[in-house]
Amino acid sequence: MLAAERREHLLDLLAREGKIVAKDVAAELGISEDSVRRDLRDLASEGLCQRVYGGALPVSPAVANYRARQSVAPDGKRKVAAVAAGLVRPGGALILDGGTTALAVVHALPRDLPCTVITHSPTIAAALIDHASAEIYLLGGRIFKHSAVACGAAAVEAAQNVSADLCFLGVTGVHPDAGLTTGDAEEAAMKRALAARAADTYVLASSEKIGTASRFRVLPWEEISGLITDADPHDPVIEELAGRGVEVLRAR
Amino acid sequence: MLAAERREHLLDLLAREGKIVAKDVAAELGISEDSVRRDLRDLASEGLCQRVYGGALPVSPAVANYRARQSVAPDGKRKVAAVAAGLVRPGGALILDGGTTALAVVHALPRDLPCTVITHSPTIAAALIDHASAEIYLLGGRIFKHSAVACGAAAVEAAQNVSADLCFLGVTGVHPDAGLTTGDAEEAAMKRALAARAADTYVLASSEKIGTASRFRVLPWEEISGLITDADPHDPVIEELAGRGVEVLRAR
DNA sequence: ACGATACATGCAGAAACGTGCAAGAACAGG
DNA sequence: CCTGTTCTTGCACGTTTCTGCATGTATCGT
Repeated sequence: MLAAERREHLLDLLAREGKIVAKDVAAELGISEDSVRRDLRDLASEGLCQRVYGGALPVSPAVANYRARQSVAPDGKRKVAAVAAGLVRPGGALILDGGTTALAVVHALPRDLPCTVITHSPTIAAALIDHASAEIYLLGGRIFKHSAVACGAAAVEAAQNVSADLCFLGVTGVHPDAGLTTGDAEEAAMKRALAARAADTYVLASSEKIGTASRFRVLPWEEISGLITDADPHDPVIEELAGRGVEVLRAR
Repeated sequence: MLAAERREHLLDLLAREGKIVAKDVAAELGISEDSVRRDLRDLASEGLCQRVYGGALPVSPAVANYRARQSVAPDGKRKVAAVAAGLVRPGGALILDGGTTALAVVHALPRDLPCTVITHSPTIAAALIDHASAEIYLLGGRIFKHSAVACGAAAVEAAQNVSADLCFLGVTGVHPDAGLTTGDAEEAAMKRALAARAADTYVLASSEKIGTASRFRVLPWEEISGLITDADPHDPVIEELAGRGVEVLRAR
């Protein structure tokens, strides 16, 4: 069994059973407890699990997904969100993806801006309740825990019934060759469905996403109107994208 | 059972039931009371619970941190929610209305209960993200700011595609003659649509709702399976309801 | 005031842990 | 193909942590 394979197994186990007992796993896989402990130590140092006496527990979703992800680059996300919010015209309709960057866009929107926001994220919808003059339209469906948004057939179908001027998409990878990518196939399909319903689609990508790629392609470059990022315009990846005709809006 | 897991369990128990009896927990988990006491002592030293003779109580709301804040729902609502949560069977499907009482039900649900929750409230959906083994299905539509839930034609239509074992409805008025009432016509229609999709519908009404009526009728008494309330069973309104054949589940 | 119960403390055995070390596998360079 | 290096893995050893029990004390209800 490969080491990487073993780590996958541990994470899978953690997700399915909610805990890992080092002793049990060692017996199950026929390896020493020392190796399991080493793996768990590594995973914990990457913030992928919480090490406890006897094994490991998942990082608490509330704290990990929200706090940790938010502290990755709060400043970058805020800047990107501010530029995005500036593109929204009074009375316009906006499709908003899920994720912390999209949440930052909500916070960046003027509280009294009259507009329609369409989203498949309950978190985004809940955050918008405070915006008195924003009309909110929620796309329903099965909620994918990983990113806390509605995905799947029902959600895609619901998206077919709406149209908007703008769509803001978050992605996990922005790469010249791989294009826009994300870590889940269902999510990728949902993002495509959303983008297809808006006249203009902008991708929100704070600098740490630039130059990276995830497993599933969301869209090719031709299908988006622009990229909003706080990355240095002289970054080689950004320059290559600009060379390919992608409009880059710089957040600063 | 991992030591850290045990601590999680204690905090969960504290949030759900509002108290911990060391002896009971020791018996339930099959460990010595000494260990439970040690855990409670540690939790208390971190400000996560308040140690009392015989067990522990949640920290007072004023100094409650994130975790304990989940238990600050008014006492009546928490009691009602606890009874409601007890009706949910593992593997069952539940339709959950919006509102603070429904939110209390989410907090009262064991974190590891496998079940399907269908809701039209983005707030409820967001709160359920932490429940690892709960499948969440979100009903989309236009969000009504007043109560922060999806209502209207699209939401009602989305509701037609689901079925569940149970439905928990919140209302603003419970009156022997007026029946179950709420303040908005669209909301009332939505609640009817939800109730129609479940085998059993229970109404959640903390005591301050008893005997009051709002403008719009939700359902007549005949169409609900029961009423869950913390009101005194000798309350004349409750007695009259019982006389009319309404099953009253008392929360205490 | 008194018995019952809960508690803190100390202790001992067991389990888990970290570290250093050596054997073996994987790999790069010659 | 050989060799040196690096990485992984399991084992041994000393240390830390956990847990239940025993003991004496504090607290509660009657």
